[in-house]
Amino acid sequence: MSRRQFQPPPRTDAAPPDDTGCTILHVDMDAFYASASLIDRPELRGTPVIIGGGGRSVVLSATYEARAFGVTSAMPMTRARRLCPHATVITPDHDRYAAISAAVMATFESVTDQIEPLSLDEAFLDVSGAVRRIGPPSFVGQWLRDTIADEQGITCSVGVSSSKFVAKLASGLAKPDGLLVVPDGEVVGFVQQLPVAALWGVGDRTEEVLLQLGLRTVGDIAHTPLETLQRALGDAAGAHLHDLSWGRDPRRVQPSQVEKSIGSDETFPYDVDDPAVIQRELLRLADRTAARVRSAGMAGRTVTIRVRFADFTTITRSRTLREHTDVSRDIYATARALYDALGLQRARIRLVGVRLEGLIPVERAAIQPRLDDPDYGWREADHAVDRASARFGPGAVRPASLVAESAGFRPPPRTRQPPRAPSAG
DNA sequence: TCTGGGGTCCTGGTACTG
DNA sequence: TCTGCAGTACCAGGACCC
Repeated sequence: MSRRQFQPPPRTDAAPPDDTGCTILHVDMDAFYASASLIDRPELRGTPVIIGGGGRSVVLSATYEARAFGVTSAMPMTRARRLCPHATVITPDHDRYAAISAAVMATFESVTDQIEPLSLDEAFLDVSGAVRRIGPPSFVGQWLRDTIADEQGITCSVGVSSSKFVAKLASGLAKPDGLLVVPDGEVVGFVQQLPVAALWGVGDRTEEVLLQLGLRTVGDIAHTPLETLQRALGDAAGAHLHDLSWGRDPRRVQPSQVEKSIGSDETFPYDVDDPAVIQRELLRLADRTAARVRSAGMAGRTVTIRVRFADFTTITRSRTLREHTDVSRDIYATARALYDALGLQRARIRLVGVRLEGLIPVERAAIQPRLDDPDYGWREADHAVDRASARFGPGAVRPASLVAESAGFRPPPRTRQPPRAPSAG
C-alpha cells in the first residue's frame, strides 16, 4: 500500500460530467517511454525524439513531435530514422521506466487497492470504494492526472466509464493529456460510431475479415447476426465482438494476475545458420528463462521453443514434462531436444526463443528428487548461481560454453541458402 | 518497409483413454 | 478382439495486446 495519504484538490465550480456508476478508470501514460526519457533531457522537450535501439530493433516510443512525421511504436528503427532523420534517438532505460511506473502505481494505491496493471504505463482502477471517501470518479481521475504530472513530470490520459472496455476506449480518445467520461446512458452511441479497428481484439487480420463482410463501424457489427460473426471469426471472438459492440463487457478489475508463462526470445543481429551458435543461444535463453522462473518462485511443465526463419515464417514446438521444473538444465535439455527434432540443415534463422508454460508456485510443484540425483543436484547449483548473480550481477556465473562465446566468439559469415522446411511434427 | 520482446487467448488437429 | 464414440490432454500455430 502507499505510504502517502490522498490529498483532495480544491473543488472547482465547473459543472461535473454525469459519471454516476462510472467507477472504472483506465489510466494511460502519454508516450510513456519518451516522456520518461525526457525527464533528464528537458532541452529536448517539444522536439522529435525516438526511443529505440539499433540494428534490427523497432521503435519503443516516440514524442508527439516525432509522431507528426509518421513515426509510430513498433515501427522498424531503420524506417523511423528515414521518416524523421533529424529526430534525437535515445536508447531505452528500462530500469528508469520501472522506477517511474512503481511511483505511479503507488499514487494509484493512495486511491484504491483495486488496481489491474496492464503494463508499465497503464492500468485499470476500480474506484467504487473511493467515491464516498474522495469524490466522483471523474474527480478522482483528474486528481490522479494532476498528481502524476506534479510528482513524476509526465502526463497521462484517463478514461472513465462503467466498463473496462469503454474506459480504455475513452482514455485513447482523450490523448494526449486529457480526461474523458462516457456516461452510462451514452455507451452504446459512443461505441457504435467508432471504426471496427477500435475494438479490443480487432487487429489487422480481424479488421480485414470484417471489412470483407462490409462491416466498417462498430454499429455495423452490432447489427450483424451473431452466427455470421462466429462463422467468420470463430465462436469466442464472434461472441466477444458482438458483446462489445453493444457496450457489454462484464470483466471486472482484477488486482492480482498470476503469470502463466515466462520466456525469452532473441533476434540475432544477422541471420544465423551455424548450429553451434543456435545451441549456445538456446542455452543462454534457457538459463535466463529458468532464472526468471525461480525468481518468481514458480515452476513450469511445458517447454516451448520458437524458431523464426530468415523469411519471417515462424514455428513453435513444445513438450510437456512429467513433472514441473525450475532447473536450467532440464529446460535447456528439453529445448535442445525440440530443436534437434526439427532436423534443420543449415537453415538461416533469425530468432530463437525458449518459454516455460503451465506455471504454478514452486511449493505446489511437488518436485520429486530422482533416484539418480546427487545429494546436491542441479537445483542447488542453480540456486547458488542465483545467489552469485544477486551479489555480483547477472552473468557472474555462466555455463562454460557461454563464457567461451563471450571470450572468443565471432559471427559466422552471412550465407545465402534459403531456409529448409522443418520436418513434420 | 521489413518487421522486438514479453505475454495471453483461441482454434483446430491429433492422440489417448474408458 | 474390434470398432465407434465422447471427453480430455497435448500440440502447433495464429492473432492480438502493450
